[in-house]
Amino acid sequence: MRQLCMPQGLSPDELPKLEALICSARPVRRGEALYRSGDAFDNLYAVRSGSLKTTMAHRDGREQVTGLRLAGEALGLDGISDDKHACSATALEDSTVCIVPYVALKRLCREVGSMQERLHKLMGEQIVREAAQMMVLGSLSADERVAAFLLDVSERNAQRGYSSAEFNLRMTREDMGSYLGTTLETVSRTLSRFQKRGLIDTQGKFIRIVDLEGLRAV
Amino acid sequence: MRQLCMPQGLSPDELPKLEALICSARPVRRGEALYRSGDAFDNLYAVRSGSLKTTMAHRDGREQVTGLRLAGEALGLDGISDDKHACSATALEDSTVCIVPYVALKRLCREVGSMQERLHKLMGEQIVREAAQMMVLGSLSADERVAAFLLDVSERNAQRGYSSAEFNLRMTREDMGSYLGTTLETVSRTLSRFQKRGLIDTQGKFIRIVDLEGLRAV
DNA sequence: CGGCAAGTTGATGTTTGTCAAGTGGGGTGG
DNA sequence: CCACCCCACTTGACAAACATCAACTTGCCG
Repeated sequence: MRQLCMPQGLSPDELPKLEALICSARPVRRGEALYRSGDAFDNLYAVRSGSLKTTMAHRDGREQVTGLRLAGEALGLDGISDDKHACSATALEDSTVCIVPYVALKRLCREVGSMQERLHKLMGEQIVREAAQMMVLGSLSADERVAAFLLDVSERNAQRGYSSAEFNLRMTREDMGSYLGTTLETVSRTLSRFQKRGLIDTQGKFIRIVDLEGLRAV
Repeated sequence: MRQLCMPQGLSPDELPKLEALICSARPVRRGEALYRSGDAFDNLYAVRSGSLKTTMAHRDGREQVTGLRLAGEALGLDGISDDKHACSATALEDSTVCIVPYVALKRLCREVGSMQERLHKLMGEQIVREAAQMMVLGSLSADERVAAFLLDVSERNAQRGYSSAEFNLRMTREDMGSYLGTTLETVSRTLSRFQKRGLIDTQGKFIRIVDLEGLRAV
């Protein structure tokens, strides 16, 4: 039940309607693109297992990671505005996603108020999350950015019933740097320093938060 | 007609329905807050005249400008996810906004497909715009950020039928710096340098773009 | 188990932030 | 309507944070 796509906040009688909508699941292998910038937009997705990153490219070719999606989170909203995707979505590990056809979802939202509510909140959440990330990029120091990122992932893990204290971050240091508007070296150094200060415990992609309050205070 | 709130892309027979929805307009004076972070979310807004900035505050008090809204643009979507606003909206000059009650709009969206489509696109556009701004903040140099900002405002002016070549930017240098993740001094220096290079012509808040291609090439 | 991508760490350079001083313009009150 | 005052803006000198370049190590994937 926890694993269900686009979950949370639907009353029991509406679940079947949503389930009928989800035609299929799709596996996406590590490094593979679920969709690319410019692709036609037909579906929203929910991460069923694994994790993906979203990236956006500047015209000169520079790419930036604009988001990280963990299991249970929604994906693909960047396609709604223009009928084609503005971002690319790439699997960070072998993953599976549920496919939610957008036209059908729209129809359902017109029939069922709580579905409409749910979709609106989903979009609203992404708007707020991105605004918060703009804050991170615009106002925080490198240390603060890394700390904020770890706390964000930790909290999202907790929300989905996983451990908030330790997790595998499948992004590379370069991905993290890109997402945080800094370089892979700075991320690496910062994590090392956090470890020396006893805030975290890192072993490559595995991260354990040792001193939560300390991290918050960075 | 151009001035109508939440315009563009509605068929003639739907306009009256939307107009019935817009209960009222509201003046907001320069420096006054239309809403503040934490305020209950009841309405969306459309800027009828003037301009506003949206800001978000970190817990330690640091504030960052997260958006600029010009006449014709929508405002308030940051409240949908949590039933209270995540950002504050402050008028940059004496302005007026149209008030669109959200509950009523939701109902209308369930009745009229094109209204639903319009609202979705509005939210989708903001998602994409914010992602693009994350790119700006994360990947571009100070010069590139300022250039990108000027081009963005120019383009938005053009879209709404105003001059893309010259405009009054009612933000202060500090607001611009905050929005661009830099300082007011850097913004000021950059604008001066652009002027010396013959890219723009600035006189305080008035800006004229002299060499569009040059700006794009920064 | 071998090879290569990812990660770590150090030395150095550049961009941008910070502090400071001075100028200018617009709004308010006389 | 004018003048004053304050806030915004400009510009310079200096400092710090972070990027860049480089060499080396680790560990993961095939």
